[in-house]
Amino acid sequence: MRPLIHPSIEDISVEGILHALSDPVRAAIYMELAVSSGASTCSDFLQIKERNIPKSTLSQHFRALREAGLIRSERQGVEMFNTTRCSEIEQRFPGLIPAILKAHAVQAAHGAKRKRAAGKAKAG
Amino acid sequence: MRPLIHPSIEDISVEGILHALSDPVRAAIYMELAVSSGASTCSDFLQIKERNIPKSTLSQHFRALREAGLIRSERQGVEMFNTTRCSEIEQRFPGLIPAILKAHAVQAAHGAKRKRAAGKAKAG
DNA sequence: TTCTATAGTTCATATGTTGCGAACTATTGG
DNA sequence: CCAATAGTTCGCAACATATGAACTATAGAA
Repeated sequence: MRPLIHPSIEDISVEGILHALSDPVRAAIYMELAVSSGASTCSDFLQIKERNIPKSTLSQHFRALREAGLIRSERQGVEMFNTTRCSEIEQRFPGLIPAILKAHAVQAAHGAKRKRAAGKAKAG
Repeated sequence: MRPLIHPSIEDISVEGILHALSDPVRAAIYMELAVSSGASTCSDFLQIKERNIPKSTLSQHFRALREAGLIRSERQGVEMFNTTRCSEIEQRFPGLIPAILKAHAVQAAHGAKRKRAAGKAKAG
């Protein structure tokens, strides 16, 4: 089993970060990791955004986030603990991650608003 | 020939923006458009980042940027004029585009530094 | 050690996306 | 109408992604 790859901070690229976070599932995972104080395992995300994600797919998504330099994964016994590398990335690309997280929050808020409006329209 | 599609501002998604800008060529195009005051045609980018991009590929890249909501394209005679939709996006996702542009700038500066260091190492 | 359970990874493959040359469309000016 | 210029679309090869099946790694029990 190949060892986990964590790029060094200067090998992290903007394109890599944007690509990793341009997938809705990965963005959701990353947001949860960024918000939650502690570390989270892979399996914590088998359900995300009202969808079931197969384990193999999740594993690939975690690999993508890891190799983009967004998260750090460490084995602890039988599970894998994942944490963000937010503060490192903040050093290299100040403001980038916060801006993306904020934009996602704006979009989620706006999406909820539209959903309510659509429901009202249907009901009324 | 199908008409050009420009999503309305509320249909622009974070994922779409990140995906569009996660490609190095598109990111370079967008940066030039953002920096240049006026509008630019497609063909202004046949050479970018020391690479020749085929016209058909460029056309696809412009379409990707357009349909992600990042640029507006308008026909003027035989050419196409492209402008960014920065200010609109700034309304919907404040700070997102500036943060990405800044991160790209940081990366370009850092890349140049590493290149010089590599050159020195080879020379010395 | 061997057996079992759990958490993730890797493989094979089907499906989706991208890059680019060739052929095409749209516009302008003889 | 013809030619030139600027972009677009088509078709296909190359690359990427999602997922079930098979596998590896670790812990605990017997």
